[in-house]
Amino acid sequence: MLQFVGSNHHPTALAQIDFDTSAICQGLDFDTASRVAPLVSIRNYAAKQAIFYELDPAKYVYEVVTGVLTLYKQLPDGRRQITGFLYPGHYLGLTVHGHHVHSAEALTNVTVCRYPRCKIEKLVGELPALAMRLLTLTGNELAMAQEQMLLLGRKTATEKIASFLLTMSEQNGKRDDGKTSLYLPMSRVDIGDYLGLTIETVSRIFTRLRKAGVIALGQPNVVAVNDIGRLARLADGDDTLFCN
Amino acid sequence: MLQFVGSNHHPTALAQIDFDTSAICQGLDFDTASRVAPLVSIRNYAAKQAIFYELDPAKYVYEVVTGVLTLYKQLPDGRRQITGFLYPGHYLGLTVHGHHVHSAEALTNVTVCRYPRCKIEKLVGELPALAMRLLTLTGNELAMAQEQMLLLGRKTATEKIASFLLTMSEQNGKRDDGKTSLYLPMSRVDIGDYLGLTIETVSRIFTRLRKAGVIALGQPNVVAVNDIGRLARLADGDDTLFCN
DNA sequence: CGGTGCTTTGAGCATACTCAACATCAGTGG
DNA sequence: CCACTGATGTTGAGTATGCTCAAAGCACCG
Repeated sequence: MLQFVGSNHHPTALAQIDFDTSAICQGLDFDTASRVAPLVSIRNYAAKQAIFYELDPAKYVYEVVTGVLTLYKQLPDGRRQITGFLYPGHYLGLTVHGHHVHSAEALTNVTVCRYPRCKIEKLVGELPALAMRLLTLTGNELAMAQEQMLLLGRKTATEKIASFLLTMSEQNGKRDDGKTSLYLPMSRVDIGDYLGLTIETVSRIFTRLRKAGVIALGQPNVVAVNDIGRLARLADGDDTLFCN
Repeated sequence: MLQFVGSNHHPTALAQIDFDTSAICQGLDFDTASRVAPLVSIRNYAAKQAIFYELDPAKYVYEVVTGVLTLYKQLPDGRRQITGFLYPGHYLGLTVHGHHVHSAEALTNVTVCRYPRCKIEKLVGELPALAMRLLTLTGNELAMAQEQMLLLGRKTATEKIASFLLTMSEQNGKRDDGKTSLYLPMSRVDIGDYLGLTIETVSRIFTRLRKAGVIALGQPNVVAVNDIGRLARLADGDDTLFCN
């Protein structure tokens, strides 16, 4: 783990960053990581604060350290599609011709690492390991985007919600006493905008899943998954909620 | 332009490849391109032939030379989502953990360049310019995927068709006598599977656009765009077909 | 001709949306 | 302490967009 604690470039904040597990530096050898690390600066954003907007010129590449943020696109009349919820370890700052292709907003309070884009690009030209790393990360994002395209284009509302809960429980679920418990930092509006549904539909499907015993709902933001197998079958259309 | 004609590695086929305009090599300096070019081999596929399937172990990276191919994902019950139509100059072969994340099929007869994945990966580690190039290409694919997520999740059927025709006419339209003429190599089924619609809906919207004078239809595969401004307004929901 | 494959059109229906009311909760201030 | 407010979520009734099922049109081809 790289430690820049006390470095005059970055007085204190860096102490909290584990470059071994950071999105961009993970798996990089020490020499490569030590070229990247000094570029970093830390930024904090309060929940609901914008980090950048679609079409803005992109000066930085970011990576989530703590908290969750939302990437989204909008139509002129305000309809919104969330393209991703980003948890710690993800990087962001995709551009085409130097401009952001989506907006980014803090969902919870977040801490991000920020790297000047021009310097990262220069380093990519010098450090093949960094280039490889970014290529892998971007490829993973693309694979997720394509999975989401299948969801948005071809799945029913129930399948969408089941898929969403399944993915979230795989990535962020806490397993205690044999069941998986989930904290969802996003509102129903956000879930709807992520899955291509309205809030009412999201709410109704949650209720149906609860009544079918597949999940249990505490506070609106807490979901307990009782039957993850059933959820997996529902996600792919191998099962329907109405058969009981 | 690199010429390997007569090279003992690649007897004849390479004569037809312009490495300056190839997806992977475009913009690369001569030295870099000349490291990449010898890896290539040419493959031909007849229309409807599979190139690879989702979850197959990925041995190659491909790039389209002539023809059009489709990338798609499927649900267990056969529902299909086309994630992209790839025209010459695009590369394909996205993987996660060494496996393809979607299936690829020839839409028309196609010629592709094929590079052994392991060798390309090795070269990426040695040639920063190549890494940068692949990063740009993958980033562009990701940007397109996110635009498609907005379309699939939030646009109406009319907006989807209008957006599709607009994109196709920008990328593949021929302008003669002030109007744009389009050849669509894909069937209505393919268009439906790309836009998250059924063939019937696709057909109905085409008819409506024709009756509104926005487009003209000759053979099913030929579309003439009469009013590209209207199409652009329809694509973003700034206009409706019913207001006349 | 009578096939087959693709597209278009029609009629009826279902899924998910719209609009509306109500519930719940946290924060605020009288 | 409790009424008031605003934000978020749930539930209900009715509707519309896009789907299903069915038939007909049309080209290409043996």
